[in-house]
Amino acid sequence: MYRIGELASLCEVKPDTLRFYEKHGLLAPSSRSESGYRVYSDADLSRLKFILRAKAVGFSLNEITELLSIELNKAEWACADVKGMVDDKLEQVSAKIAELLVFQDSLKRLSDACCGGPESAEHCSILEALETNRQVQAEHHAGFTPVADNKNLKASLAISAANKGKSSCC
Amino acid sequence: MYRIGELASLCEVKPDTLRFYEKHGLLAPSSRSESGYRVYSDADLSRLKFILRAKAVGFSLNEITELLSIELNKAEWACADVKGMVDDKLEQVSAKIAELLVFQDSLKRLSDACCGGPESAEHCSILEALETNRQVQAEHHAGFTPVADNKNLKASLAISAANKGKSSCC
DNA sequence: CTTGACCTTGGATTAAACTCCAAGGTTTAT
DNA sequence: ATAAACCTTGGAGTTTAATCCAAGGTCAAG
Ligand SMILES: [Zn+2]
Ligand SMILES: [Zn+2]
Ligand SMILES: [Zn+2]
Ligand SMILES: [Zn+2]
Repeated sequence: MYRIGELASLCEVKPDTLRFYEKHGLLAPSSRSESGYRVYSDADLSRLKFILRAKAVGFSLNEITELLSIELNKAEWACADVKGMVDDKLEQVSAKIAELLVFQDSLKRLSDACCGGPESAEHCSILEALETNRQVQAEHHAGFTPVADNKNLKASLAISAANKGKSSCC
Repeated sequence: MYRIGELASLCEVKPDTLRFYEKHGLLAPSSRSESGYRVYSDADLSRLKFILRAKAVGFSLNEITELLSIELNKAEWACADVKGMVDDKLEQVSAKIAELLVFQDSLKRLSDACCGGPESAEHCSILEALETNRQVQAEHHAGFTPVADNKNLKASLAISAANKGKSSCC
């Protein structure tokens, strides 16, 4: 049995957050002390962990409410329903990744086209590209690395910083 | 040249959104008609597209403002500044991609572990994974083994009889 | 018996990014 | 010429997920 502060620190959230969850029907303490303190059971702890896990995996509180309603009455739902929800989320995430990769690519092109020197940016090719929205040419050799890799990213940045004169705006 | 509604429907946003962007310094129409209507140019359209693309991949409007603000006072910036900003964004994008890939992976594992059939979700491995702390195994084809539950052996057998050979929860 | 840490409530505030509204002015089409 | 469909403005409301505040009640320690 836990008081609100105990449960909160146990799960690394704030008491206010638990009251918020209660107000929104996600998690109510299974009892109250004589003096009115919220008292959470281990089942409540499990439920909170469920909520936090789902949240960590990117579900909104509304979606989690939906998941919890399945949890409460599993027998009335099919695997298809549950899987459908996850697959929807998966599709959203994949779409977002695809968009990010496009954006990463255009930022890379912008970066590569700029000399990065101390000169006035008046003729900076990045700014020119932003103003005119002219696409900066993709570098034939650079290709497009689809996976985030900070080591490679830093290396490539270091390299492009090193050949200032080569691919520059100024 | 576009009026606000034209530009809005062209980019699938609402006129209100464009007024909001204007109020917050992201996109001002390059002129006004005699009667005071906002008139957007193709450059404005391009700028809007940039904004929307950046937004679509998770940049806040503040970040987008920062990125676009370089353009306004070019002379006060050096190429190094501009490029540094772009490179910062690039790093952020890469970090976001990495995060999303992890998320995508865990969703995939959840999805793969579920049969997705019309059976009761009582033993759905997605729900089990959310209920427990156990990670769904990566990659190993039949890796996910549901917790032994002899109580529901009968149901379990019935369901697996209905299953078409997929590695699944049921 | 007082201090301090905890708890209660309702309500206010935050932040981002819209979204809607009222009360009018303008264009366009029939 | 009059309605429909735009546009203008300022301001208020919405959503999500908290977070904070005020005013007070409870509890263990010194
Ligand atoms: Zn430059
Ligand atoms: Zn330069
Ligand atoms: Zn199943
Ligand atoms: Zn399932």
